Amino acid sequence: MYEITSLRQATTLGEEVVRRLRYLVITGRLAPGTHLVEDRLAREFDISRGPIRDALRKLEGEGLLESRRRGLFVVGLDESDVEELYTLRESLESLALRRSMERATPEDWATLQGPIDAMRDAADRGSAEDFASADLEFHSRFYELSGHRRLVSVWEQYRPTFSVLLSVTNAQDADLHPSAEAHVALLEGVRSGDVESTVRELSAHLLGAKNRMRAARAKGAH
Amino acid sequence: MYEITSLRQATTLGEEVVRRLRYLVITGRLAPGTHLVEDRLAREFDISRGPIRDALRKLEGEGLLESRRRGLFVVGLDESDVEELYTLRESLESLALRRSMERATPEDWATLQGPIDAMRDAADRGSAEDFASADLEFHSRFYELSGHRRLVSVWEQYRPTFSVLLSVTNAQDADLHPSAEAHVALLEGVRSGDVESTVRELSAHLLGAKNRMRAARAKGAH
DNA sequence: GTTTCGTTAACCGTCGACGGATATCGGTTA
DNA sequence: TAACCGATATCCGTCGACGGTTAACGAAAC
Repeated sequence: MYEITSLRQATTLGEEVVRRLRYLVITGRLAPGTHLVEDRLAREFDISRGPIRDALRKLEGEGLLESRRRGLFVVGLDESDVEELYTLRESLESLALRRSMERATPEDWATLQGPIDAMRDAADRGSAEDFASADLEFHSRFYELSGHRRLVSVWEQYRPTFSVLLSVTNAQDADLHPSAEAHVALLEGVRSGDVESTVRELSAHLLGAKNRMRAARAKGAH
Repeated sequence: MYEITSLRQATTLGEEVVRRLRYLVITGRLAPGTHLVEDRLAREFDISRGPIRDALRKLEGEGLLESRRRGLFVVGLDESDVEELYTLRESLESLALRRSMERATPEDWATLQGPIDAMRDAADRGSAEDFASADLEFHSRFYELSGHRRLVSVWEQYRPTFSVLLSVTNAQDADLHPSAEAHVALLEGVRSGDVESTVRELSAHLLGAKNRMRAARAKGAH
């Protein structure tokens, strides 16, 4: 049904199970509608049900699993889910950007250069996964700098989904450099201090990302 | 330290513990910074650690507890938290309102009349708790009608906090009728079909709610 | 063929216990 | 007095098991 290898060392077994299942669900290797049974998963991962329970609860919170009558079921990610993820994110990140532009100092913004360099480097090497990582790291700074704990919390809830999603779809892009440069433009906007204009730029940025993802997914094996 | 009575019948023990602790944390009976130890809680509630663990994880997700080095600690709700809760909500609910105005039918909007009647009734009786309940039920419809699963999910994550918070602060308001009528105005806006104007009205509505809450909390015992 | 009902199996909520990791505290040393 | 360090207690991650509840299945009745 799906491959179970070995559980790499993780802070906790549950966390590792979360990572595994998350990947399987988002990539569709675990078909939507699949019934996940605690007992069976425990046997397959060869651990007890405790950590499995923790993992399933977490994934439910991430919207990847759905609790129905008995047990949890896999919720696949189709086009409407991509739509949901990006509209929600646009809403959250706009608020984060507004707040961070009110609070952050030039030194704070300087920390965004690291992820940009990492993106360029990943683009040079053609590493889709590293690019996705740096990309999300860049955007995460907005949340951190917003000084809004709950905003950070909600973002972190969905960030792993974007991470897997981006890693997969980026792999189809021939050249990731344009995307890296788009972030440079975003950083310039932030530094200009023009909030409204930069928020619009962010919206456009995310709209573009959404469309690229839709295109990639329409073409890819789904 | 805090009173433990008996665990009323609930769908699950963990859920009941969640309700209890949530109330204690939000009302401040459980002081910010308090270290919650699984073993001790299990003994106090006279149940095993399993359901306690579930409860603590859930409350952490709601932002009421914070995971530090060892175990979970109570995060109090101060003025900045009220600020956070309402700014986040404004962001989410604006999106929900926009989407629901694009999708919902007149019959859908008709279902908002029930909560309004309930608010008026609760205002007549002076029941702060029932008013809060109907109030949130009214707003929840926006999320449901938005057809956006993740938006609903995030809202449901914070709704219980608003529920307790409103119940407590509403109890200080002499007359709840004005608040009920504000919702009527909101419903009229929705029916008018003018999205931008109604979104602005919602923002003003929530801003007013936030300020009333701040005033009530500044005056109340905190 | 369809519905009703009873039996069986599946599945989750809950429990109690173990062991390792970590903070705490007392004692020793510089 | 202050810093280091080791013994101790605390606390959480994990385990395996039990029992009640609910879904699934098949048999009996219409």
